Amino acid sequence: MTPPKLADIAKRAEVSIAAVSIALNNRDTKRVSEAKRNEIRAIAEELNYIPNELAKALAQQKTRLLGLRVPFRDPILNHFIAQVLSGIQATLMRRGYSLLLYSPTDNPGRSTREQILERRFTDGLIFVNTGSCSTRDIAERIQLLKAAKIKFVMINSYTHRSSVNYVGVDNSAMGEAAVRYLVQRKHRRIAFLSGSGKLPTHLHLLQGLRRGVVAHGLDLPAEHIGCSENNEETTFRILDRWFASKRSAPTAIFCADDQLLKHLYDYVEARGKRLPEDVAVIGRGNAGFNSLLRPRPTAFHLPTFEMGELGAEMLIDLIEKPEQKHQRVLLPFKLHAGDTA
Amino acid sequence: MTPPKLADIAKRAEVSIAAVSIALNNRDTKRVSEAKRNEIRAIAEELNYIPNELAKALAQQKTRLLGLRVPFRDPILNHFIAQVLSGIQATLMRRGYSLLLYSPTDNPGRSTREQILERRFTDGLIFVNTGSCSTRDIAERIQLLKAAKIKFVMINSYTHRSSVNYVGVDNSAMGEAAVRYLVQRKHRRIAFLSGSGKLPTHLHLLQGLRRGVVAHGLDLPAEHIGCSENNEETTFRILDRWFASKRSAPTAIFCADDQLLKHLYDYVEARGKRLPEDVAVIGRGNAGFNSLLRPRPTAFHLPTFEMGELGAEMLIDLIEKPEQKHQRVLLPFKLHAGDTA
DNA sequence: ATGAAAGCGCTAACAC
DNA sequence: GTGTTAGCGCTTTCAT
Repeated sequence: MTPPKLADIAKRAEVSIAAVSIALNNRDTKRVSEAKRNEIRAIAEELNYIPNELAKALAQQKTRLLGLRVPFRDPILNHFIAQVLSGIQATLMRRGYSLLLYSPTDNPGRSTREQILERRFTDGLIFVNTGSCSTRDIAERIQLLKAAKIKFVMINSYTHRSSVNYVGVDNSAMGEAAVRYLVQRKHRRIAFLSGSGKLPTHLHLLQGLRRGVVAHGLDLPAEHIGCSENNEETTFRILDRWFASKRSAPTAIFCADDQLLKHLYDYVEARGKRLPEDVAVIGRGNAGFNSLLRPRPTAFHLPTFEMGELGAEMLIDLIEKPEQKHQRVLLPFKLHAGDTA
Repeated sequence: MTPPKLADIAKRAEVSIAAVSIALNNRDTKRVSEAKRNEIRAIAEELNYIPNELAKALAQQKTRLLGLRVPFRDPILNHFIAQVLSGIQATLMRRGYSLLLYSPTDNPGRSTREQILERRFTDGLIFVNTGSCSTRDIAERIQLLKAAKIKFVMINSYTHRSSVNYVGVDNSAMGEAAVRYLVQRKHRRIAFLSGSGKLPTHLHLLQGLRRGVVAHGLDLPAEHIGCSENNEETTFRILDRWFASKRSAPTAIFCADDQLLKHLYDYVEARGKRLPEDVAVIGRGNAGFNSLLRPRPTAFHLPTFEMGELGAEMLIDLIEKPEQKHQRVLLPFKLHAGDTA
């Protein structure tokens, strides 16, 4: 008993397959007389007909599927991605699309080119750039996508200025704002705790921090820029180094993401330090995550959900509207005062 | 310039389309001579050929796509789902599948039947049951799936005993273990803070708790069973009621999930109580989540990742192995001692 | 070893 | 209004 198809309905209704297709797909059409339409619908209902989306997609050359390529790394699906994903999903539900998830297979058998292969299933691709995507990787990927004429949008952290759809936050402005906030509170030795130095995000934040300190006649010495590679042990080592000398120790730390913030909290707890008495901290990340920590972090909340929502929206526009042009959107961010700075 | 297809390669190589298909899909085949094989592969490479998965799927009647139906509710994609999703993805990567995400559209236009419609894109479906799926909903859904002969697996919280693939934890045993642990620590008035009373999980936990208290000659009065509907305000009201009378207030609370645990922590903070001095707490949920809270919760860590991994594995077996039979697996759980009980 | 041809289930252009 | 026909791009017998 294979599932019923258009032909089955057509036979029962004694009409052509085309008539059935039309009757089923168009609410009010003049192509098929009302009587037949009703009969066809009744039969379809009775047979429990469900259209084969695959065949439909092949014929129409579109699937209403969007692909999301996410790095499933260490905390595998982290807060950040989960939030973005939720935003994407919200848009997709509104606009009648579904989401196909890929993860990069580190499997050497599959070349980069083949990783994009799966796009044959999708009308477009969404990339969420996180810790594991260097500026270089991203540039390469864009090359490939453009060559293959694949529609895509990038969410978070992208540096190049070519014509790609992009949505993120102005990390540079954020870095600057962080310094401003801290300087106002009399901090003069500010350190930057980051994941990897290769990330676009890192670069932008750093750029902003530099602009900020310079504007206030301070500096950001190289030894106060720490890249932990998202490794707790490394983070501890960096912090120990910073606090080794009472004289040069930072009085405030700007922490690039949630994962690091957690490590920082663990460090503080382990070393018996207090926030913000011993060192002030400004975080950057997810609101939900931050709400769990005590003392409550003073932090920039990233508009993750909105990034997903808007990114998906942009991609769908690009797909559906032939002459839609590329957009680059930087969403606003806000500093939420907590108890750590 | 439409993307190259088999026909393009066939023309260039002066062979039939069938030959190209065979040459490209089978590493070492005798169906096509080695010379031709190499030539075909070279041309494919040169043309940057990428197979159209859609056409392939239509012809083979299989997509290597699995559908995941997740309730995108309040904390939209919550910790729990995110973890399960990671586990699923781990298996899929290993076995060469991809994941299609649906969310239930509350859109009245789409009937329940149509929500399953999209299965025409997938070889099977995974359901993760959380707060929004009542026992009743689940039973209905199973009916539909069976009628449509759709392969599926259910992850977490399912009560019925029919032949469905299922992976979860033994919530009943967990409830009992919670009581045992608390009684050992001299607690005699134990309360149960839960989300919704309609959930299979709730029922199983309650069942275990009841068995536990009875075994120790205690009881679990109705007024010490609180269903907060995952609403912070309701949670506060429940807790206020419990603590209104010094005499009857619970000395320990078993908290059914992370979300609630967070509310409980907020309550304790708001009312100036201390954990575990004023009340002991045992949680149940995600390890990562728990690690953020202070004091560290004593809690059962759910094997979320493993549930996803195993669930996906079971589904794929069901799809690929014709005579695979149904399985119902309950994963082991462990109580991690923290500072709250 | 190789190719022709018949699908897979549906859509859409065209003819009547 | 309704049916016919030609795809969509690939796989898979079945002849040769």
